[in-house]
Amino acid sequence: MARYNPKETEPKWRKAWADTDAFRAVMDPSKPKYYVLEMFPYPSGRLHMGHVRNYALGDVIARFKRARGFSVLHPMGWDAFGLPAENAAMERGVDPKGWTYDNIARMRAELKELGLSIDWSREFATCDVAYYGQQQALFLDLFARGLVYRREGMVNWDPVDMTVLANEQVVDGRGWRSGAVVEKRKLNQWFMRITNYADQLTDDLATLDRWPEKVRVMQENWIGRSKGLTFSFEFAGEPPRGFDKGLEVYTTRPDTLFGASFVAIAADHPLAERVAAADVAAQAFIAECKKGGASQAEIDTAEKLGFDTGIRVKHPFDPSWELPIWIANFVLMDYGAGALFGCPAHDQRDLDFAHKYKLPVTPVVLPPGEDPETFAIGDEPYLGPGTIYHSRFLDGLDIEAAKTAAIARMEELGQGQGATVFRLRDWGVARQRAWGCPIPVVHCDKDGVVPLPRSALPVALPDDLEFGKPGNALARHPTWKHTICPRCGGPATREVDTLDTFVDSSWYFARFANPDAAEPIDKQAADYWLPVDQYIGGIEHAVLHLLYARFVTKALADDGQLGVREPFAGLFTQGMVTHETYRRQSGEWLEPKDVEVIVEGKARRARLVENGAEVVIGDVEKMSKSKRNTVAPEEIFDVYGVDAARLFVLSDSPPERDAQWSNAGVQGAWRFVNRVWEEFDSQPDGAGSPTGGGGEAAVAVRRATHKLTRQVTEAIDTFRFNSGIARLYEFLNLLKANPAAGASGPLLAARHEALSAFARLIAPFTPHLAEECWARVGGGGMVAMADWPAFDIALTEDAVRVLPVQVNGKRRGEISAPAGASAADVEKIVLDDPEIARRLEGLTIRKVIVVPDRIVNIVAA
RNA sequence: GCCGCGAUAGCUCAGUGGUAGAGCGCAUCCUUGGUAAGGCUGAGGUCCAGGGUUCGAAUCCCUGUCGUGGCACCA
Repeated sequence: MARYNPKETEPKWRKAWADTDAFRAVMDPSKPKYYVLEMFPYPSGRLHMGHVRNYALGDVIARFKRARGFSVLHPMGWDAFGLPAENAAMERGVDPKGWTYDNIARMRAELKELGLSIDWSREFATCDVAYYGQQQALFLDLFARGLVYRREGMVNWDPVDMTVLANEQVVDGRGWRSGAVVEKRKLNQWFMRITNYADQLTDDLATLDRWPEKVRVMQENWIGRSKGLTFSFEFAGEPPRGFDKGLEVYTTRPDTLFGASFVAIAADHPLAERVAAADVAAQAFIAECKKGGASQAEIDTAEKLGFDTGIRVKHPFDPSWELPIWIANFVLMDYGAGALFGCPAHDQRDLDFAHKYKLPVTPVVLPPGEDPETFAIGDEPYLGPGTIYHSRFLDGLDIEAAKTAAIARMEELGQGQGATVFRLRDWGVARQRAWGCPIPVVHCDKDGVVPLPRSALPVALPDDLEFGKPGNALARHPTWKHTICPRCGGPATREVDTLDTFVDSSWYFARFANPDAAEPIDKQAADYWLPVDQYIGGIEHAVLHLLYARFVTKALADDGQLGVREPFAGLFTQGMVTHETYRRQSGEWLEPKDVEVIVEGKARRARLVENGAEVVIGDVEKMSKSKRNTVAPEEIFDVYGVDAARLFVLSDSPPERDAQWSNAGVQGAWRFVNRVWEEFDSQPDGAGSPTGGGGEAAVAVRRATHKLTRQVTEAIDTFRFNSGIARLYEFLNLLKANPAAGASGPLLAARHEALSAFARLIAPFTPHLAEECWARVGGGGMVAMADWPAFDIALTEDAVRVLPVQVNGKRRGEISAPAGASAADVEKIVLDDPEIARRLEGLTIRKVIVVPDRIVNIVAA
């Protein structure tokens, strides 16, 4: 009896897969296609457990779909541009390109060790000239369509990474990578017109029925579509210069127009600036507003402050009614019109403001059941439903009807119109960094900004960048930027900004359809493979990458380069890998491998392996270098094998939840691997003889096999991998209870069938072990190529059902009935049962409820 | 403030109207020529709390508590 030895077995099968080119994706029109993709990794140089989980999840799907007869595309690439390479260059004097490709080589080797069923022939890195040169072509196409533009604007400046960031990359006022407080700067910037697609990006979320609800909600919130009314106030008296058309405001509550008591404008509104030009006090107030911090804590605690400009406007529905214009610190210039009308009775901010400056509070929505004579607003505005009152022609309407009526009247008056406003801003895509895709334009003194012709592509990065000091090494390069203008032939300088790395990841999935194509996207191949049927990655990209990729897909579809309008038909967001944290008494973090955990009854304590010193067990947290609670995948592979590691990360929790890594857990998985092998190894060669005695056990094993096949199939289909694995564990226990030793012919035959199915069922999870097992039971070829086992649905259901019998909802006994027995038949069996009859003595039966094959309840009194 | 998610055995989690479950861990015992072990048996649950609907609620509804994610002076 040979012990299972992953160190020999696993490399052997990986070589067999590679030698036979087993996972090459083929466009086969006779088969349905399936494109499974995990978010491609940044080549940091080290594989971590999060990667193991991410790629193991995708591999389960890829192997399963292949066995189910799909033509599968499962590629891998590298999101290889970005700051870490530049930081390494600055800190260690290495070349970012060399550093990156070295990391890729190391991580590729580690990933290959995972035994993933990937078509490695399609591999590319975004820093390959062959890739970013094509991306430059796409940039020019989008530029030609007017979807890329350059303008001066306020941008987010990260002072540590020394680059501009997109709005999506600023979290709580800080840079998403550096954590530095972001400054506002006015710069000439490249933008992509994502706002052109704001409506589609919102509407099409409804078609993404295989996306998590949570992600769709997050994108919807981020885009922030709101429907309302834009209208202009006429000034009472002479309009200020430049405001002949009145003062424009935006509102989502036109139904509350008769509750207006003031108009407020942002401190940087043009009207505020005009007022300040002639008023020192206004100037001081505006300066005060601009000092306010942008962090959340400051915003939350900031008092509502205002400055009365003295200017008055007329109410749009009653020219005799005048409202004051205030400059207010809570009004944002870049949302809506940068101005609003305040209705204190039905808005918290407006109410706070009105209380502070003694402005009128007039309720115009009457809550149901309230008396219009006595209803009043205290410290809380009324935001609920009700009937409009105090509102002349809107009186008596509900809120929605009043909104419609107010918009209609405003449009009649020619003073405004229904409008849709978005929170989403255009995507700033230029970065002042050298390790990125150069923007293929030049600046010419005569012709201004000139896009390069396609024939001038690729614009390759120079190989001799100097990273000794901070800032953009590309701008510093002595010769690279000097070129000639393609239009006039005169001297010109290249754009030294590069593209946001999120541009790189916004179309890579389409490049995988044919990574060698002469054009950016091979339309025919993309039409076959796209959309990605199952995309898998972390939730942290819910609004960043996933929104940009959706936008670029739509833009390229409109340009005729893609045939789909959504890149990812199915999205799965997996949880993180976590681990307990450990610290010395002194507070210093400790690595798990230096700590020994001791279980004493229900209590656990820990000590240092080295000297037995007491260790404090902390919270379970995401594996991170800073907390030192990481476990290196290669060390686990070395001890337990790749399959055990894969099995454990897949079995521990549902894939969308966090998975807690523990040594005990991986040991459990490792034991399972060994027990599986023993079971196969103990089975004699051959298929067994179906004749002879001992039929009962054989039938039980057969039924269990078919039931298991059904359960595992359904579990994988619904992403409940952990529960599929739990069923495999249970089934192995059943096989052990019906061992090969001393088994009858029929049982051996049933066991053979069971093992043959079992080898294929574990293949998505533990592919190396599955190959070894498949070979042991004489399966033909490799299990990686084998068909998924079929199940006989009749065998998955028991012929005789045991039904519990309740009396008045309390369990009082059970009966046996044939599966599918009618309610009348079951009722007869129940009433004939002496035990049940005893329970019913002295009671009158009111009703008998029979749920076929499930349960019986007798209502009696 | 707005929109979500979660709470079931010591741990990680299934179960979503119908008999409370799995894996790991734990305990007892057996084996010690599968030995960085293997096996038998077992203990362990107020299904977060309260109310409602129902013949019947862990499951559906309401309220609350705790934990957690996203958005947010967004008009």
